[in-house]
Amino acid sequence: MDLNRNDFLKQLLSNLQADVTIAQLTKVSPSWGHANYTPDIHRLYYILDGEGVFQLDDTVLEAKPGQLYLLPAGVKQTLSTSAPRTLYKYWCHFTASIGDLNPFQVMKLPYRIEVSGASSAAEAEALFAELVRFKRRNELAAALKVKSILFDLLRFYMERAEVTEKQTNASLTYEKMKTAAAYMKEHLASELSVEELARLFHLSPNYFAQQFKTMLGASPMQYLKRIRLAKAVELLRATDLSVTDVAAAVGMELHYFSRLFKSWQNFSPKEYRQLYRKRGSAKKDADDR
DNA sequence: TTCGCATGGCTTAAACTAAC
DNA sequence: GTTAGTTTAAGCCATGCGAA
Repeated sequence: MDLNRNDFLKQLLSNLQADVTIAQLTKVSPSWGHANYTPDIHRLYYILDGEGVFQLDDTVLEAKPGQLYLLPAGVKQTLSTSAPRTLYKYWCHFTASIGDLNPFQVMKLPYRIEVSGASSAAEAEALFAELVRFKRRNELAAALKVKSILFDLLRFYMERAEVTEKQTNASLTYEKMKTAAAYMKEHLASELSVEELARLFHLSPNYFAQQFKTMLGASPMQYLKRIRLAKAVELLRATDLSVTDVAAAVGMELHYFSRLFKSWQNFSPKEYRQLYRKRGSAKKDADDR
């Protein structure tokens, strides 16, 4: 019944909202630094040259070229550069949230990764260079590009870091939410209510619904509807069950299912199946030829 | 004519949000 | 966490359409 940890983190990440507030390439002055500073914004630093010392909570790190730092908001930081070899770095400030949550309070990521290998270094540098370039531009589309580069940088970081769940109060609550999500998947055909789910996890219905939405980006009933429709699509594609039986298999009344399906896909369940099969046989004909 | 399916209107119970 | 007001989802019924 337990949802795979990796799957759950992926689900959380799909609800990640993030945006860059500033991005630059800078050689800092010898006096640069912050002492016992707790920022309310996340930062990425990619060190190209120079040296420095970064302290995050109780962790002291020597900053050197080829290192990529993720400095999360809400963590006490003391940063300094080592004159005369002051830091030359790409950097950006960004916001990130999953509902009301700070994603770096849920995921445990190292504060630093070593960008080893020429191709990785080139990729990191190219991403930052693009980020700086597009951040300066005024076109509407540039804002989307900036966002996409930030996601790319986070992807780059995560691919090279070991990501685990952090055991915080927030994660204890989402342990419950993830179990609830798994329970819903297993009981699609049953009548499920928020009240019943909340009772299973010893929470009040409203509090449960709030927390569920924070963790998964959708209310319990929206989430249930989503997984029911996904299952229905699977059954329409893979089986010859009647639309009535498909509706029953995902715990819905036929007329409601039919209406909901059409508002979601713009096709009725029957039309959807016909189109899917038509497309499938057309592809097969093309392959045979 | 029957069956399977789709859709619209109305009602009500359940869920959500904001304020505390 | 709780409460109160608001919004939305879901159920019910009637009806229409196309295929067999």
